[in-house]
Order: sequence, then C-alpha cells, then structure tokens
Amino acid sequence: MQELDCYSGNDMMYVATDCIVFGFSSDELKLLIFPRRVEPNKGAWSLIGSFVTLDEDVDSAAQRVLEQITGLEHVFFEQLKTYGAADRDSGYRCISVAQYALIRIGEYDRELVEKHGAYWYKLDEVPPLCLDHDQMVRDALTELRRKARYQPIGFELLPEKFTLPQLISLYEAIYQKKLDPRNFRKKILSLNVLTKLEEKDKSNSKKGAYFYKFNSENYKRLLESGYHFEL
Amino acid sequence: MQELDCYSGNDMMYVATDCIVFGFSSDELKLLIFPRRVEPNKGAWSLIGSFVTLDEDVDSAAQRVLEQITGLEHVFFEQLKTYGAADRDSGYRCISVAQYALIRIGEYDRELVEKHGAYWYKLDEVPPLCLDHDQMVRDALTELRRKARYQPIGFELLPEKFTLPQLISLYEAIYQKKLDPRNFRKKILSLNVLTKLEEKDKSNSKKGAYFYKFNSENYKRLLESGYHFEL
DNA sequence: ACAAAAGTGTTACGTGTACACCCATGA
DNA sequence: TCATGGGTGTACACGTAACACTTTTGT
Repeated sequence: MQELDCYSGNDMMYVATDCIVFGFSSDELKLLIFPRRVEPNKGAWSLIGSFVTLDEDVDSAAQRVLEQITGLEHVFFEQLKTYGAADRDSGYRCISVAQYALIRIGEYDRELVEKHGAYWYKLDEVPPLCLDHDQMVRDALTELRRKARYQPIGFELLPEKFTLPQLISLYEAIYQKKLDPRNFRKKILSLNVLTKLEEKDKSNSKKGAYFYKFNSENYKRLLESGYHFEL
Repeated sequence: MQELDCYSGNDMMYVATDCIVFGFSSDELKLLIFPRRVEPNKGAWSLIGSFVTLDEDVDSAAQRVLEQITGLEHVFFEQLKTYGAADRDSGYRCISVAQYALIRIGEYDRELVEKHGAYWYKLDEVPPLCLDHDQMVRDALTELRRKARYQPIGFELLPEKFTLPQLISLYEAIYQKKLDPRNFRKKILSLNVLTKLEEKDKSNSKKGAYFYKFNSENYKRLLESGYHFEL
C-alpha cells in the first residue's frame, strides 16, 4: 500500500515499563520492590515492571502491572521518564518507560503482594537495585517532592479518611523535615479542599483527631479559578 | 548462557524520538516544523524526529537529529514525555520519546534548515501536525512555561549577550502577558546570575541597552546554597 | 489529677506588586 | 528640542514563619 515507508531498515527493540511504587505507613515513606525471577540479574532486587505488548498502550501496561501486584484497579500513577541508554540492559536492547505510583498501604491485596515476594522498604533502607532502577527511584523521589508542592497528590498515599496530624506527618516524611502544625493547618484549610467529618480517630490520642477527606470538586474549582496551588 | 531469560516471546517495536524545537525572534516564540517526506502521512507537517537505532542511546538519537537539522553540536534539550498509545502510528507500532529543544535562532545553519524544507512558525499560527505531534507541542509548551519559572532555561533561547529588554520580552512571549519591567529587573538582578557588560545594544534605541550575559557559576552556587529559584 | 496528643491566634518580617518619572541619545 | 526606548525607587498588601498555651479525655 505504501510505496516508500519509513519503517523498513530500522531497528526494533523491547519496550518495558517499570513502576516505582510508593506507600506510606508508620510515618514513613516506603518503596515496594521485588526479587527478580528471570535472567539477567535473577535474584537481584528490582522494581516491578513488564514488557509492553504490541497491542497495548504503554500506560495500559503500567496499569496492568500495578493491578497484578496490588489487586487494585485504580491506582494513581504518572509517567516519570524514559530510560533509554543503549547499555542499560545487559541482555538485549530494551528501553524502559518508568512510572511512579502512589498507593494506599492497607487497601491493596496483601496476598497478591506476598505471592510475588514483594517487600516494602523504608526509603532510606532500600537495598541496591538492578540495572538503572536505583536512578529511577532517586528521580521518582525528586519528582514526588516537586509534585507534592504544587498538586495535592499526597492524598493518594493516605486512606480516604485521614486526620490532619496524619497529613502533616506525610508531608514531613516527603520533605524529611519538621513542619509547624499551626502554619500547615492554616494553609491547607484555607485552600478549602478538605471536608471535615464528624468522626474522630481516637487511635493515637485520648482526645481524638477529626477525620477529613479530600474534596476534589473544590480542588477542581480552585484550579479553574486560576489559583496557583502550593504547599 | 541464560537458561531462562525474560525476552523470548515478547514483542519488539520501533522506538522514535521527536523533537519540539523552540526558538525566539522578533519578540515571538517560534516552532520549527517540517513537511513529512515519508509514508505514512507524507506531506503533512511534522516535528523532526528519527528512529532510535539498536546501538545508540535515546538521548543520543535526539542529539543526532538536532545536529543534523541545525548544524549545532550543543543544543539544549530535555526529555518531555513518551508517547506510547498503541494506535498512535498508523503504520506500525512505534512509540516516541519526545524531547523539547531550545535553540538560538541565528546561530544555527540556515542552509541545513532550508535544505530540509523546515519552517519557523509563530506558536499561535502553527498548522495542524501529523500523528500526535499537536499534543506534543501543547505538552512541551506547558512544560516550557513551568520550567522557565524555576530554572533559567530561557537563556538558551537568547544570544549569549542579551539585553534586559530582550529578556523581558522573552518572558512575556513565554507567559503571554505583560510583565512590569521594574519588578522584573529587580528580581532577576537580585539573583546575581547576570553579568553586566560594558557594551550596549543600540539597535533598538538611541540610548542603548546594556548587554548582559548569564553567569552559570553564580547560578550553580545559588542552587548549591539551597535557593529556590523562581521568576 | 495527670499524661498525651489535638487544636488554636498573634506578631514580625520579607517578598511581591502596583505605580510614575527622569535619563541618554540620535535625528 | 523632541521623540524613543532604557533605566530607577517607593509605598502598600499579602503571605510566610516564628512562637506558647489551652482543650479534651482515658487512665
């Protein structure tokens, strides 16, 4: 059909997608990693990933991987960067589209995770990973920090109902520094993107902390009004 | 050598890289585009790009493309995003790693550009492009705007020696709005990343405007001191 | 009553923003 | 001398950052 096309004579290669999966529990950011079960680098720690097939979108491949491992259909994930060094994979030429994902620890299917031999590591205790996965994690963390300042993605790491002390602790974990609870409250509440619930969480104190949930309608309205969100 | 490897049975595909090339002249942001010379979509307007070969990094491929078209060895470019929809290319499965590049119009080799049939279009007059290239341009512009606020990449679009009125006009073009010259000067000069030269540019006024150049040592020091650069 | 975490208000300071005039020069 | 663009300073508003005490309640 095509007289002169642009494909013939060019090289084909494998395309993979790898997921940097973050979670949050016990006031710590965690990373989900796996012992690799195939050569090359069998046995080494690795991010979870998969090859992209001919008939699926790159993003669908990431979604498939995340669903396989967590059992959750809707997980927040976003493209981080593509790693395309010619020598990045010692086996055969393969580029990887890295995605970072934020999941609510507790909501995913523990069995599924354990079946894959996965472990949650505290971010500062992650062992060396195979290939260029260490670099991916560093880049994802940088991106998470950047992004969390301008967009309320932090909520993806918390249960649907969360308390302000939890939220503060999350941001402290992301930025690795103490925040002033008064100023933090003032700022986040002034944005009008949190809905206060009647219910209290008494698991951490006698007094109990009110639950809030994220109000995405108000957030949308805030964005539409041209507001420059920042935490 | 490997008993069970992870490659066999998986799909291979073409990997391309496409470049969104921005320039700045006559107080306007410009985009460099090309009439496509191969099927599919022969004749349609297109970004410049190329397939990635088996033995080159994805980024090297972008560099190669940019050098071919501009004749310049050192051009600022950065990965934008990877476009990996299964149906994005009507010919054969192909994903594209998009890169955006900033070049100094005037420094590149005009003959090379013309030989390829390239044109500089004002951003708001760009004709429809083939495949998903329109989306790439929109995304690149969003990224350029974001990035220019936090990193001094704007200088990549100006000659080495430039005047403050030129710089203001560049930022006005990027953000599509008037800026207050007094406030802009105050801010940019307070960062100490510009070196004032003795020489004046008299091409736009009788009085003449002082030339400045970007001081990358001071900029590095500024970053190392943990400063949160913002324009 | 006391321990432990949740919640609240004020002030000082720096940064961003709005705004109008003088300067230098070539024609 | 005048027209043109280049360059400067100040006052006010706002947001950020620093800081300490009261409240609630289970034990």
